[in-house]
Amino acid sequence: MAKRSIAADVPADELLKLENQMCFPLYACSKEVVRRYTPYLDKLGLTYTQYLVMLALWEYGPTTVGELGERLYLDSGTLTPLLKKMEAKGLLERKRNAGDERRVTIELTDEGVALKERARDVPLSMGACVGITPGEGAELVRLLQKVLSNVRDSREG
Amino acid sequence: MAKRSIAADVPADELLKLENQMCFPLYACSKEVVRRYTPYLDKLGLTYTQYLVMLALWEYGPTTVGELGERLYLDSGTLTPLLKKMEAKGLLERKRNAGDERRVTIELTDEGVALKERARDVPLSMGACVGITPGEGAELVRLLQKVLSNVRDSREG
DNA sequence: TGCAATTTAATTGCATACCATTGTATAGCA
DNA sequence: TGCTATACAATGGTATGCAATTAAATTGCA
Repeated sequence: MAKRSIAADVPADELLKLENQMCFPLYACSKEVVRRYTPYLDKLGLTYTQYLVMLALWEYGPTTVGELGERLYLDSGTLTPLLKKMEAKGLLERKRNAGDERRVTIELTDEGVALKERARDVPLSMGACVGITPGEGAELVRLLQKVLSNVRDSREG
Repeated sequence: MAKRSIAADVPADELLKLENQMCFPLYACSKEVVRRYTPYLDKLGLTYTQYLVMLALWEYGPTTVGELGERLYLDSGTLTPLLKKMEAKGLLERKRNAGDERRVTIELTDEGVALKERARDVPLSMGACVGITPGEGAELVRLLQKVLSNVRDSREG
């Protein structure tokens, strides 16, 4: 038995099967779950990404574009037009920071704050249709966060 | 103690925290993993979605747009332009099915088939940077497929 | 102080994704 | 056969996402 990594002995045929990779179930599951949110979020007038922005603002309060992007893993190319649309809808305000003109402060309007109550049911409805036990959910989140953390670390390495 | 679901007793503040939801780690992890593929796929001249199409074609052989979409959870609005680009690059051919003119058959060219060998290293490289054990990987895939299956079922219900 | 390096958003360009609609082709039935 | 319903891919419109670049502001150092 040659001293090789296990993977080196596996033929390309096996390695390249859709089911044998983690990435495809991850990609497909993420898309389908997001899609499943749509009917609930439509009632609130939000897209999925806009919903994430609202979650972050409800939880952490006023922030900057950069902070928001770090938290949600989104860059300014995505956030800037998104935030402008949300501002146009009256959910939040974008203001150049007085102390540091490079920064733009994002702050919810009263309407944006009020939307939180109507959003309350969204996680409950979604929880009902993922159909896994709380224990499984916790394990899934743990594994996802582990992968997320490792993938990010290996980027700078 | 009133007879209510557990969730009904949890305040909106807790329910709506980013970390308390499965959707956000799922969404973020998927995006970051896909992003991490980019440098490897660049060498093959493929985008991530194009890579998925190639995986499906390498594994299952010639197919139709509809079949491909079912397998990859993509619709014709995404696939048609994608496949046209891949055809222009010489990776595959799109032909109207002789027996049923509604269908378009997708088939790899020799060049498309040959690319498989060069793609062999991609799963190995990616496997190295997700940094979880084979056991954890298997559990993660199992849970993702369970959620995927449940989310899809609840759509028609 | 004055200038180079850095930080921060915004912009541009490219590639998905999904929904709804359209147009062509086939199937199924009166 | 002829008409309607269905199936399928393509199209058009909207919304992300990311990389690379730009532009303005601030920092830090000579």
